[in-house]
Amino acid sequence: MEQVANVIVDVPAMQTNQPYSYLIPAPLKHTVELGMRVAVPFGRGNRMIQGFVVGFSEVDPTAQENVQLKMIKAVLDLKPVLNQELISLSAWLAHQAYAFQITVLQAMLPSMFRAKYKKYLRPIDEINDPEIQQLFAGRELIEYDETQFTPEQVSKLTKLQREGCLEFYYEVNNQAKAKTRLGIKSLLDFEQLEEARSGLTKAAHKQSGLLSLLQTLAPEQVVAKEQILATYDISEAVITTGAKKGWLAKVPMEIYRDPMANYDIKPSQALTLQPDQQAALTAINDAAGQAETFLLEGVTGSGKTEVYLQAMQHTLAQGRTALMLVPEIALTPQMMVRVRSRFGQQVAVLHSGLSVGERYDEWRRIERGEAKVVVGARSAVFAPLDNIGLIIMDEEHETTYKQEENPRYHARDVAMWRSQYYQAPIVLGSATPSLESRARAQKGVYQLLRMPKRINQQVMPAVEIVDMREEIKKGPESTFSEALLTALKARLARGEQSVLMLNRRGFSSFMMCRDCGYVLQCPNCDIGLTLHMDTHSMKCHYCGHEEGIPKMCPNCQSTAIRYYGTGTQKVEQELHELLPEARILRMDLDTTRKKGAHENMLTAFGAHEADILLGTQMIAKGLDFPLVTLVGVLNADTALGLPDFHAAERTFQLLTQVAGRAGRAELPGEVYVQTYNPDHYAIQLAKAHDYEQFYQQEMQLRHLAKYPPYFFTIKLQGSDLDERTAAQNMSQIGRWLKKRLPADTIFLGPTPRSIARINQRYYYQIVIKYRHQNELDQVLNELLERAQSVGRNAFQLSIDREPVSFM
DNA sequence: AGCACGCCGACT
DNA sequence: GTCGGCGTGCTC
Repeated sequence: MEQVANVIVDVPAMQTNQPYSYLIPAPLKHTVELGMRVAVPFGRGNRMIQGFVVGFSEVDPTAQENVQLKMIKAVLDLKPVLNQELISLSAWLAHQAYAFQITVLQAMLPSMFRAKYKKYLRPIDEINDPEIQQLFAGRELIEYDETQFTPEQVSKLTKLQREGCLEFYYEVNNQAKAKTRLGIKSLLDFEQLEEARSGLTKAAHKQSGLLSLLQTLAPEQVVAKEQILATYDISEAVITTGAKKGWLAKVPMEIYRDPMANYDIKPSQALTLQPDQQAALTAINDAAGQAETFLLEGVTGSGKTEVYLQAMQHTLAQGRTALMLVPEIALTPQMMVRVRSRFGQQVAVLHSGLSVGERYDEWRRIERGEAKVVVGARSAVFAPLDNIGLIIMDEEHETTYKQEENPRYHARDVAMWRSQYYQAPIVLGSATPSLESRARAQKGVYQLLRMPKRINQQVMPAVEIVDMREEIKKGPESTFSEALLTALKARLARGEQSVLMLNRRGFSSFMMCRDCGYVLQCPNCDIGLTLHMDTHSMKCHYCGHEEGIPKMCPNCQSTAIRYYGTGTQKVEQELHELLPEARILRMDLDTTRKKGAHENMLTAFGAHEADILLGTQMIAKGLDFPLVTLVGVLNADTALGLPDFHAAERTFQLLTQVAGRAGRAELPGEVYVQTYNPDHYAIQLAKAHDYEQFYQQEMQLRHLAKYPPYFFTIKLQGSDLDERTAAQNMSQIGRWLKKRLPADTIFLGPTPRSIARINQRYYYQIVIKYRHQNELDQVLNELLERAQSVGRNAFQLSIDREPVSFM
């Protein structure tokens, strides 16, 4: 019997979604460990690819089915990048998210662990063709890049390869590299130092200083060269002399790229808790060591963060680690700063704003156990923490926790799995919990902790609902109601700040011809193009297609073509005209694309460099500015019109969240909500700050319409270049599923997607509503296997569990 | 995914 | 008759 490694290979396809067995060459017998990355030959061409060792098994190497086993070529890691927990998690998640295990593994690790592949050509026999000889120019190996050669050369090369004169040589390049800096290490013991000192002339003060410094170092201690230059009166030249004389050695020193290096963080102490907070904290602390789920329902300003911090403190004190998830940390540096100020260097942060290198370094600090607390966005749920004692998920209702690409996982599901694995409590916190979570708390599956009061006796801001239908009657169409404009002017006069939110980026700024009604469309997708004033172009939000602004209608050649709708840019313009003296800061995807732009803008606004902050949804999250006393929502109902059962829930959450931005300090806050649906319950209950009432009412509707949390949902999406193929295949899939799923399963569709064509492909979808988990996973995984895509252009199927959007 | 093998049309 | 076009199927 011989040990073989079970390897998940880097080929994201249904057919290869299984471990492959590889022999371990003798010299690597003790090197290969579970969870390491390896380079293995794969396929008939034996191209070299990366794989993950997910297990070992004993096989008889002489048995018929094992004689063709190939051997691991190389080990890519010094120590494993995955442990047993993460391997088990990846297998489970692949199944439950209908994804390939390799896709899950890639999603769990920093992108630096992704392999870079290179293909080379190597002559192994005499080549007579002068053109090809010239290509090699005497070299033993040349990089093979198909785009670099003419088609004639490519065919010559493949022919030579078939004749055995040439071979392809593959390489897997590991890009995971630590950043290093030059360090200094003493080579002398005490006596040698004394000896060296006595050999110096009296004038050599600097060299003598260097020797004194070396004397203070412990054996093998490495000091950064920069640090020596900065703190001691020793120059580069003296160090070089020291190295020449053999006193010291220059050694590379691994350093971490610290994403929070530019923040001024002062240590903070635990604050005194209100009775509600204390009760919540006690409940969480008492659950230590148990996989208990808490739903912490606390209004904005009730002090949820302080409860999190003190619960984490308790966990750390017990020698366990803590994981804290936040919607998108780059948007809320304030949260990172708060955690860091409480726990210092043992905090690692993981979010999309980090550079590839910073992310890798933070990951290693966690993996090495140097960071005991992790704060991060969605993918931080895979942080390689060991011995997790507490998981916190702030703003648990946020949709950013669901990944919209493969693997389509929800961070909450992963967090629950890890909570079970480590027997650690998990806290889901929100002012407006998702209906799913709130319902589970109702049933007693989760323990409900409520904090209905704001700390410091602050009152909730007054919410004014402005009926825009009335505004239209009053006069010319404007984005701003009289009431909101008056309120804005009042803040300007008092030197206070305002925040204005516009639902959705570039919200329907489309070009329409006044004469024939033609709307400028994307040539690849069935959707109107959106006007972007900053680049003076029309863009498609789905495929990225971009073209110039037309001066003439492409349909009827009329020049009466103009744009309609409201985008942040247009609102900014309008605001400039209405309030020329106001300093306006516009924040949307277009102005914050650059790294750090978001933060800089918030800092500027915090320093009162602007009077009005105008932005999209992104400004709703966790901002705290004492001077902000007015929040305006320009169009509260854009989401209400969407054909999605989440519409009311999302609107309620958004309004509650922005309303919380007003008056969090001494100054009382006011909120203006402009809407065409002033009587809608989501808007009325947001005004009343009444989540519980909203929950009751929305649950009734969900019950009647058979939607979550009463039913589970799955969205199946099929696409094809040919519309009929897409439709037919989806119908067939629908029939196939109906035969296999319980009779109380509800099928909606297949219907064309609301935007039926994206990037030349036609989309059809089926939504399944079901009550029982049972066989569904099995049946859908089987479906995925049967409907596996054959090539890029063929029919493709994707399965999305509990989709965030039904569009 | 990417590579080899295999079966059909347009060339020397 | 062969070269090379792409469609099909397999990868420890």
